[in-house]
Amino acid sequence: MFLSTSHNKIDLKCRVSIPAAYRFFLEKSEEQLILFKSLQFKCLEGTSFSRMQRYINAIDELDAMSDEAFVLRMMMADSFETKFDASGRIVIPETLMNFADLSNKAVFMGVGDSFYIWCPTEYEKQYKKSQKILEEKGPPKLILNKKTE
Amino acid sequence: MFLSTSHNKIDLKCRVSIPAAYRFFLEKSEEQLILFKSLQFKCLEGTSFSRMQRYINAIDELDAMSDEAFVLRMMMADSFETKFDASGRIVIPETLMNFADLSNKAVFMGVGDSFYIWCPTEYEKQYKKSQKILEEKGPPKLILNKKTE
DNA sequence: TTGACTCCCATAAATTCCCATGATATCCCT
DNA sequence: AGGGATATCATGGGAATTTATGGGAGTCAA
Repeated sequence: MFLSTSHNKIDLKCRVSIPAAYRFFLEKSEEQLILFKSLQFKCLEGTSFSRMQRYINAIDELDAMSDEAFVLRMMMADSFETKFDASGRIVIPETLMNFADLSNKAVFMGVGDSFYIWCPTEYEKQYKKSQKILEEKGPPKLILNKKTE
Repeated sequence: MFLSTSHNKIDLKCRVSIPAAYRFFLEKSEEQLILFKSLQFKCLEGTSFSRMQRYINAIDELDAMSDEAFVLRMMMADSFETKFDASGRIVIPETLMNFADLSNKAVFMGVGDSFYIWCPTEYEKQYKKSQKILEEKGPPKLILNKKTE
């Protein structure tokens, strides 16, 4: 799965190294990498082809005329299938660069089944927000009521 | 299970020996070790891969926009999958070193399903705190055989 | 021919692997 | 039960490999 956070550089050709650990995860599961605009945040989301397919299937289960279906289809349209070069880099398409306000630095944030790509300032903002929530509300109940194995 | 406490050294490359007993437990259950920032204390938490996977699955069951999901995703992002070297050491990532204020000594504290890694001064502080609570409130009541479920 | 994209090679820094050692614990034999 | 031999653990350091990154040559299309 995708875990950990790392800060990588984006060069003039819009190339970034995908963290090696993410690459291994994709290679091991023989998956293509899909990049798309996050529906919740001002960042990009990367995930495996098969997980993306699940999103697509989910659309079919919605009312075809609904707003949700409309939004999801738009999301699909802005999705890109990407390939690594020999040294494990991908090229971020221009529309996605603009959407996430990326320029020369990218923060990769692994969240399990997918990962996010942030511009550093936006990432900082989100990180601080999570710290604040943690301070005010305490750890999620889920964590405290751990089920033992 | 992770039990007992031990004090180990962190070298200049941020390597620490994982107590042999902890290692055996992980090897026996063929588990990868995951390290992450504790949500409750200024320390690191180590746990098995499959346990971490349960948190990830739990996220999908929450409202994706909720504060809980948000905090849990940040926890993922602050988690690292680690490997032992030939002599049973792991490398503590820099962000985690900083978070727990670690430098050249680590206190390992087994707490069952997971273990904590403290910097010695913080550990002392928490230990004394627990002693004080024990003195004031007496031993906590434990119910070993819960009837529910 | 110009721009965009891909493939290829180069390199510094970070990370991993490998071997060595002292200290402690464990075994085993008498 | 003593005491030496043997294994295991925690630790140190250097060599070898990977990672992340930069830049250039080749390719294709308009």
